[in-house]
Amino acid sequence: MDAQATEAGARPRDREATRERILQAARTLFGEQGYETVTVRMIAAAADANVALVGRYFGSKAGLFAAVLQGEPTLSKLFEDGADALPRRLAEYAAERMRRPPDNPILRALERSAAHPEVRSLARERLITAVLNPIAEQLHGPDAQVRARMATAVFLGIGATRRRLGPQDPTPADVDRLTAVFEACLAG
Amino acid sequence: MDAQATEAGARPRDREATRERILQAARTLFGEQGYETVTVRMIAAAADANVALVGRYFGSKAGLFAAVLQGEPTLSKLFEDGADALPRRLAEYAAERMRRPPDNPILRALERSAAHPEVRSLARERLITAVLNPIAEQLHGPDAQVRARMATAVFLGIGATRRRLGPQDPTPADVDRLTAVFEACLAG
DNA sequence: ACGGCTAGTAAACAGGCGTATACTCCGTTG
DNA sequence: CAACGGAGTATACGCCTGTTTACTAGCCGT
Repeated sequence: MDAQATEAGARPRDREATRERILQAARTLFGEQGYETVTVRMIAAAADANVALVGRYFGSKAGLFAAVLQGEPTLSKLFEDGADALPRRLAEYAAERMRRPPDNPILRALERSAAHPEVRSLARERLITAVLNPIAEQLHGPDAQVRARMATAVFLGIGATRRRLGPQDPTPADVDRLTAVFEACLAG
Repeated sequence: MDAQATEAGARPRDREATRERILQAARTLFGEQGYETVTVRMIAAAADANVALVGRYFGSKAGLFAAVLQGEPTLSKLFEDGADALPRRLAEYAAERMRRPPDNPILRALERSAAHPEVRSLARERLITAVLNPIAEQLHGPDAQVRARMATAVFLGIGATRRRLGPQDPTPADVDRLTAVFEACLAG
């Protein structure tokens, strides 16, 4: 009945592998449920590891969250093909976010506001570097920051709505609408 | 040092007045900080009342939250002047939400996702009846629900962004942009 | 084969939470 | 004037949180 007994045999001792299991479990759970809701005990159970190891390997719950954020890739694929079709690419991504949570937990975690100030600043910084700034860099003309911010708002809002009202399958017309929305956001 | 000593003299015993103080304190705190972050002890302290009275008058923390939601007016002013200028009115309201939180705590509370399932459903229902449906009712043509949902998403996103990145003074150009955004959302 | 390093464990800690209970004290009424 | 009902109080309960401590036990170099 102990932590290791869920799998048949005992696991070999492997600091790095255990650390990785915890990190992966945290990735999934934080992404699904946000920072506050998830407890370190839930993470430890999902990782099939002991609670104390979370503290040992990541210092604290917030440290673990930071490690999760740091390990996540950015959305760079959305931005590497130039600014012309950017609204369309954003719209396609956003449409996918109407249907289901991101595979990439970064946005899942960032979607949920973290009340803890420490985590709030982490999430804030990550939102800026991973979403806001990449969009702003694609823009020309004045107010690039403001326009990027509005597009970011739509991103956050789509996720927030899906979480509150449930997923929704976007039609092709919805993608067109979203494209127009992002064009309106980003228009100089 | 007891609860009543913060004001100079003793307060007359008044069930209704105390209930109202608690309700008002909850309104403010829930609006500012969301459901989970606020504790019943914080509310009781702000209302200058005893913790147990929260339970006595509202049954539970969730019951108090429900009472707060129920007492809040809807956004009906936004919708009573017909659908023509609806995008513009929504844009002006959203622009105000870029600058500062709503005076009306209903959206402030709804902006924050409540992890507690009980409160989640309360917030969900309120979002539908107070925002989504009034918008949908103004729309003609197919997909009214979907289009209203997209506008709702922008609403939520604006608030989420302000909370994460701080307030921002919208320029007239921003209001125009937001108008275009809502037009794109609501376009049949 | 056997210490020693260390991954992993179990348990407890301190504190906060929502809630419930037993009580005091005041205003009103018979 | 005495007694009763109820507003308000103080406190404890049980639970759960993140974190830490003391311990066990397996791997590895010698």
